[in-house]
Amino acid sequence: MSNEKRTSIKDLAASLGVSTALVSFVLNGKAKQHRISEEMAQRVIKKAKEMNYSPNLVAKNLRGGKSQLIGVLVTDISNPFYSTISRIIEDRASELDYTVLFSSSDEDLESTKRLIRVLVNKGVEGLIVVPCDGSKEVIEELCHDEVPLVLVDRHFPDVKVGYSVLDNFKATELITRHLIENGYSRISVISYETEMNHIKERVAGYEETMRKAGFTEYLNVNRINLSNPRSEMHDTLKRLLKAKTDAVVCLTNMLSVNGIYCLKEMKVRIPEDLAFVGFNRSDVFNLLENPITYIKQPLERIAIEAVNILVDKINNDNTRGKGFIAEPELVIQSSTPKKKVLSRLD
Amino acid sequence: MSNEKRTSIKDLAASLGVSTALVSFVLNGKAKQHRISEEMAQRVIKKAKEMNYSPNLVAKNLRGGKSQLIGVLVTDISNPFYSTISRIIEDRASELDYTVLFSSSDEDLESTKRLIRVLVNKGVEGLIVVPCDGSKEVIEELCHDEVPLVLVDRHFPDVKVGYSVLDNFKATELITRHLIENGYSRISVISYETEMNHIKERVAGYEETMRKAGFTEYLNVNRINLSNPRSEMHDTLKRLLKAKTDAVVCLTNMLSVNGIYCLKEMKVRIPEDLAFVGFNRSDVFNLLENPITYIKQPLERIAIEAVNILVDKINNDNTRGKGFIAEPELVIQSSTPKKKVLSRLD
DNA sequence: CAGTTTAGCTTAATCGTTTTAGCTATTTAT
DNA sequence: ATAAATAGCTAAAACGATTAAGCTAAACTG
Repeated sequence: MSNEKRTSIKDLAASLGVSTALVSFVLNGKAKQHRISEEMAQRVIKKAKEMNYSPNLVAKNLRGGKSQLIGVLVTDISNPFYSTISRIIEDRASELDYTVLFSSSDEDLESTKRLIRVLVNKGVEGLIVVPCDGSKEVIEELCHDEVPLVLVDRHFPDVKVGYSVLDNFKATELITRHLIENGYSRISVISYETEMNHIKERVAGYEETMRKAGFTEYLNVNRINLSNPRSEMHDTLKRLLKAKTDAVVCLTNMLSVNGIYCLKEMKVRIPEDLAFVGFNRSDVFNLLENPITYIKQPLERIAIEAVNILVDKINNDNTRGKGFIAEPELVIQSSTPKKKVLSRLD
Repeated sequence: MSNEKRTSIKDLAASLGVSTALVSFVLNGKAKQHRISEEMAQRVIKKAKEMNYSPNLVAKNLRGGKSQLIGVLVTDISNPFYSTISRIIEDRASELDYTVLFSSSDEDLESTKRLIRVLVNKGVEGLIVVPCDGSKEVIEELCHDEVPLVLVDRHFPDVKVGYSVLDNFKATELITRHLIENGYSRISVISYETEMNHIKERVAGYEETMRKAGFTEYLNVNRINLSNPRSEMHDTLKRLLKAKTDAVVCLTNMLSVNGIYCLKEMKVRIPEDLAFVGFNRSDVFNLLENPITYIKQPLERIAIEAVNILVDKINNDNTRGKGFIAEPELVIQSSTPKKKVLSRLD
């Protein structure tokens, strides 16, 4: 880090009066293999410390044809959910001697295509991607092109690709069961218009649990158009309240926060007037008079597994389609208390 | 992006029947300078597109010391404040054809040193750093070593280095003036133990404004030890309330959120029992019964200017110590209403 | 028409490593 | 004593780009 240029392997070799090859062998632990004398090896190691040598990564990578770079494409790294994941990815990648390049697609298909190309052109050895709506073909193509790839948060079950995601079905199963056990029955879901599998799974988990409990008649899934979430959320909630909905489950964090804001504006009290369940931790959940019950994702495991799987793929190409499915945790707070009145009789 | 390995400049040269030098000249915009015929230049460019050529960053870096890489070291990229800045830095850098490497120091001096070394080792041409407490020497050394450097969010006024920061003095001046105008006088500040200049400036802005208003007797700055913020915050707030404090100003976002949580636990109402001002936008500020008045930083400008200054420095080494100081904006909400009772008479 | 310019290229060194192939002197085997 | 084996090292190419220096043929000069 000082002003003179860094010690190179050449400097070391010169000052020891040996070849660069010898130095390289020793410092890479291949001394035995190349029959370098024990005494020589010690001298090299000592000198390397003396001269504060550290290998030039760039040269190393050039020679090895390895960039030790991985690309991460999330929808928006300024979103706390993704920035948390990104942070963990960066930490884990760093442990494994990889450097991470980040990009944000803003949920846009064209950006996704472009940014993936940019990352690949920058020489990344693999990609971790949060695929946006409609990106299935792009992802499929990418797999074909033999770029090691791991999807995070969302994935396409019929595409042979690595993934690390939540068990989304189980998440809403947990939520719905909890609500039913606490006496709710007219449970409605607020979702958004999408073809993405993770949302479908969340809907399915809710629907199946409701059916099993014999509440088929109360099944109620509302899909909001994200171009105007606030006003659509308002209308939806109004409608649900009129229809005597017991409890509302929002399927994403953004929907949850929006829902809470709307309910506040509408002077609807949680849980007195309506029980409420959110998705993914958020400061706002805990600051309300009655903190919100929500699904917590094990972000750390999801992110670490994503990196592990990716690096595995980079090293052995035989591991197509490996995946990790994380267990959701239901954090029960006071937005979903036991109902006073029996729900079947109201 | 296809299965075969990437096109190199050699492949291009071979398929055109020319030397690699020619190709390099053309693709680096030095065709004129090296008297390459216009026709030849066009053929090279066309072929490069056809073969989807993109330069190998690693090789470029090794040869020229030009990596088009910049390093960004924030304290924690999963913190929304820094992830927002990071996102904008990434976008702006990308426009200028730079790739960004991110790291998080966790406010730790040793990590700061290590990560800066790692980034420099990875070949970054410049650094954008949020310096942690006690990092002044590290930063000074870095300037000496001729690594282009821009500090963000916090800086050291007596170190000749680029910076892009808020006008912190003005921020608390705005807050304090607003509070005084609304009839508050026993205004207390909650800060934390640090030598960092930005915090000192915030304190100074408060103190000077209070003095000018003749409220020297009410000056009250409380410094919390961050090793145990929650309980210290509790104690501090209790003490302040006993001392009939009118209004509390928290000097960072983390302190603000903590403060709000504590007040909620203590059943202290904002603003009925205590007026409250926070720092940096946060969802929690807007979800309270009475949304919080806070200082908003123009993050976009701060981040963009940081990149601009850095790239400037990378290109002309004569611009040591350039800086940008951003205007704070006071977002006035209902946590600081006009006081009913005259404060001088209570 | 001989000498000088100039246009338009190429050659080859270089960055800091890794690694294959091979060299030399000594030891061992026969 | 001589061939074969081995120990201990080195030479040099390679990774993919950049760039200083030089080369050749055509164009210009007087």
